[in-house]
Amino acid sequence: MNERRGPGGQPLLFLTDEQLRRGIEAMFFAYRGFTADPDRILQKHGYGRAHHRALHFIRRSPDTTVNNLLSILGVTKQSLNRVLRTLIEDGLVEAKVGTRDKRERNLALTDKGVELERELADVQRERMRLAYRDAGPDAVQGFRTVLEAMMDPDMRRHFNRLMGPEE
Amino acid sequence: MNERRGPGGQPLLFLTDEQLRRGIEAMFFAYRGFTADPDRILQKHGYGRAHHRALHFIRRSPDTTVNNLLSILGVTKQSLNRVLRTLIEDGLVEAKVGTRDKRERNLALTDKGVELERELADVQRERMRLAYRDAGPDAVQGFRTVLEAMMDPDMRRHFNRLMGPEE
DNA sequence: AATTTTATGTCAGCCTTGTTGACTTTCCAA
DNA sequence: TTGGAAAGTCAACAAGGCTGACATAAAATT
Repeated sequence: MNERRGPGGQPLLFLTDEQLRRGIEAMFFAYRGFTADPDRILQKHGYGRAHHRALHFIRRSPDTTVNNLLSILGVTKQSLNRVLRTLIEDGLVEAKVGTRDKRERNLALTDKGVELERELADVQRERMRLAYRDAGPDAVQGFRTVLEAMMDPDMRRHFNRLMGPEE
Repeated sequence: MNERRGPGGQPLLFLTDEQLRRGIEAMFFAYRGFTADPDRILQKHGYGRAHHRALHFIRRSPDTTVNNLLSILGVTKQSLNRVLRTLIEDGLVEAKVGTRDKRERNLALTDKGVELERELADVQRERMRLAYRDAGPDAVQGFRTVLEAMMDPDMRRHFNRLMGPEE
């Protein structure tokens, strides 16, 4: 299938609305699976997904500022602030006053924060690892390619910026 | 890369935690893009994602029951009921008393409901279509394979059941 | 026929996590 | 040095999850 080729010699994709709809439903159901394991752990600690996201990206970019986190997460500062406050109160996140600019807060995980983040990341990575294993290497490549193409340009910029020099 | 093979002759995947973490972040950012376009339309009508999901799956399985919808959506009946009630009041969804079993309600979209659902589906499919086009046919196959592997078994059952006989 | 189970709807109340608006503190630049 | 921009905080509200309790009607079982 899909053997016909367009002017540039690239294979044309003849995707029916029905096939596209299945992709949409796949995203819906898969995202549920994607969040299911962390959600269970978070519930035991009395946290929600918003806390998970904060922990994830703080660990990912230590000493990041609140503003940077805001633009990654795409929520209002008031919304993020509430989550950050509880994480700071509970001793999972440390907010140090910025050195250059005292208005800024440099956010970092404490040992306790690292511990919870690792617990969450472990189960989520394991789910991802099993899915990758079942699907095989070629599928993994395609998976990431389509996901990246689905992002808004701003988000794609964040996504690529988060990638370190490794790989 | 990944040329080594395991006992069964299958290529082994050597995925670092870092690579898995990127898959996780790709899911996060891509899901934002996935919902961005419908969210804008929904807001104009005063609805949220919950309404979108209900419209989508009612259109997908016309004359479905409330119970079936509940198990697909994975929310409580109280939560779904609130959404359904507004959709019925606004004349987008029709709930007919079941024929065989009068306890059941058969849910269907009205013309007005079909119209909104189509508007939502159009923009979401367009995003999906462009992503597929950019990524190419092989990537599309891999994308769907990984997503399916990521689902919980219950959700995968729903996912496959929703597929009609076509394709 | 009486009882139990099932499907659905509803009310009340709670929680998380989004939102806007108003405010303070800090910094920087005109 | 002063006015505006940026960072953060507080208050209040809304959407949409949740639980629990209860009502009704229909079906299934005894």
